[in-house]
Amino acid sequence: MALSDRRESILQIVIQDYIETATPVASRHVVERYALPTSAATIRHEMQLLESEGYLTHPHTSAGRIPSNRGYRHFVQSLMGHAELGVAEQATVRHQFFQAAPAVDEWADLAATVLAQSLGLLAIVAPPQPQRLRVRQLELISLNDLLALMIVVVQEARVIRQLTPLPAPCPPEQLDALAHRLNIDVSGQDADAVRNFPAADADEQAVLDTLARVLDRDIERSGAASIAGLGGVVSQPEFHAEPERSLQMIELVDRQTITQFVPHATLQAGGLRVLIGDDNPSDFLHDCSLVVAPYGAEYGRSGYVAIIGPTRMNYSRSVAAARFHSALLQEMMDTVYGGSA
Amino acid sequence: MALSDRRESILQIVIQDYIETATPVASRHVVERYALPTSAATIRHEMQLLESEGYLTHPHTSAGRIPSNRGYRHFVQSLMGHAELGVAEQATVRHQFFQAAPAVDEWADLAATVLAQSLGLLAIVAPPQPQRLRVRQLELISLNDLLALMIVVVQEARVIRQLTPLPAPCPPEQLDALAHRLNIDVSGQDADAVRNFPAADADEQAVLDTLARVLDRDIERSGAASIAGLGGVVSQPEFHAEPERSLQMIELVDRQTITQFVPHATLQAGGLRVLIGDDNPSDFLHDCSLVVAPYGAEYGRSGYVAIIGPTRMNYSRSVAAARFHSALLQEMMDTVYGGSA
DNA sequence: GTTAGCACTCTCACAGGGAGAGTGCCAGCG
DNA sequence: CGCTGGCACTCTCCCTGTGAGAGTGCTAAC
Repeated sequence: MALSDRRESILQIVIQDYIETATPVASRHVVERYALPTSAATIRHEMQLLESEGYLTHPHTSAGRIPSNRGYRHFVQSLMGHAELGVAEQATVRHQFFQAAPAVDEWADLAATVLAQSLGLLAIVAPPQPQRLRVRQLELISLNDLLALMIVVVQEARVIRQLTPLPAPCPPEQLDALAHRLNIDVSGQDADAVRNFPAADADEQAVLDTLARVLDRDIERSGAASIAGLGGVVSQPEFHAEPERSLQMIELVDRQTITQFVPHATLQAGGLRVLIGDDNPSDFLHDCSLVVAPYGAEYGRSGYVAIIGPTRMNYSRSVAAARFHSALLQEMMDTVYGGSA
Repeated sequence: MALSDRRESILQIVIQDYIETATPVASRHVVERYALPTSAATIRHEMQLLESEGYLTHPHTSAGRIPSNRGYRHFVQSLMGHAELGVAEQATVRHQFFQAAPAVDEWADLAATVLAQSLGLLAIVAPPQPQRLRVRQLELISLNDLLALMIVVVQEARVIRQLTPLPAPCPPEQLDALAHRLNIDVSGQDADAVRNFPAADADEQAVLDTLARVLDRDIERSGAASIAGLGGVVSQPEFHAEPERSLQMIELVDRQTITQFVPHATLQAGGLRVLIGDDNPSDFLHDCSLVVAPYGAEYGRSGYVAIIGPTRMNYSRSVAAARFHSALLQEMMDTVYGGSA
């Protein structure tokens, strides 16, 4: 059933006002602040209808109206429009990204920090998780005769460091030669290929073993998401009132387990999702909303940018910011690692 | 003035009981729980004396006694003895460390997590910060004609990655040659030397500029400490009562600014310090205590292991844990990087 | 359809009071 | 002279009640 124009704009006013003030909005407040050409009683009547249709509720008899989950959903789908971040803000963020070290983890850290800062909500940014890692370039640096530092640049946007022991003493020049030799062979290969590669001597074998092991290990490790904005989100009035919820949130962030609530498995490339209140599968987030935008699907299991906050979050800004950052991360990855993906 | 034996053991009982229960300890509670051969009135009398000497206070007339900062200090210096971590716990932690990747940052993460977990307090672990970085090896990887990925291996156990723009188009083979040429020149040099190096052409100049900038920048960045245990510390009853203090703590951790409260500048190699209450220079920590143990002084500006919690922390366990972890980190660094420092 | 008026309900803040906990002090005892 | 039992005193905590304020729901009139 469609809402009348006036009722729709009242719904929009109530939601935007509540998002801003975090207090139930009263009929009189609406007519005064927004200079409507009707009386408070009329607004009350319309609000009653909106409530009977499930878009609004009120916490108790003598309180103003607050949006229901259904109200928020309608707002996100039909009312809020399609905002974008300001040009100046976009430029600032872009600049920061190009200043940063060109590593996916660093970008994730940076994106999480910037998002958290600008929204005052919890931001989680996970880098894409490659299915397999393929060597792009291999360097060996002699620490001493029996120990070398291995540096592997992989095609999947990552640099790995690992110590590798050498069974036989190997002076620096010889090690250089070894690296040069192996580079030709292993370039573009994944762990399995490296493992099956015939080694010429014991040193080569040791290096190949370490390399294969490290390629496997780093796949696991690369899932680590960056989280920022805990301070902002627990400062939100909804958490202020319930200390035990704050504590749960803090624990979840401290142990990084909050990431399990992001439905990354069901994301479509390029698709942005907004989960409002009980859309969230987890009980813990039943009073929260989550905005998630995937990126980098072509680099393995998709990475994502997620925003978590109370259902009374600024959806317009959150969606715009999530969209912008996921696109930017995609662009960064394509620029730096795209040529070889 | 020396305390009588009995008064001293009453002080010890009060402090240990308060550390355990977090509630002011009453005279009757002491005689009952610890089966003392005296009456509550006697204990009360002794407590009055301890209070007049400044070792105890009580929050209001009809409350039991709590230790004052002076009481805690006396406890730490004379009463608590010198505990060590259990053998089994030591073995478990050692095992975890030798499983981890051989990178200082990883160790710091691990140590912070383990400490926070086992103490229920905030743990901060900072890796040693080198005074200057010297190039060991430089690699340039062509991303496209105008953009290269620079990888710098520095002698101080660190790998830096950075994007560098190229003013003139430069195909991969040419870039390789450039890297090879520069490598001979910059190997062993620090930022200042690199900056003063005469460049042969515009590309070389651009690379050298980026390199010098990056060497400087990474010194700052390498201080990044690992922090864990926020959940544990704000669950402590002293924070539970004061939400705005919790919020401050959360903000400080979220923005990593809590590290500025660790007095790392004044640390002696091998020396462990315990700052109790207003020993702390910062107002924010006036109701907290801090245990800090340095390590790795020979690798630059000393790293440290720090524990932060309410003054009512378990000093014995905290000191033992901090001491153990700093020694372990020292040992790990010596094993892996000792040869080349 | 809109509006003014009014009764009703619920929250919030504050004050008062009783129970409980623990001390401080005093007088008496070994 | 140190130790102890007893008792009055004080302070917190929790519960209750009350009054003001806010905002709605309803009704009757325009």
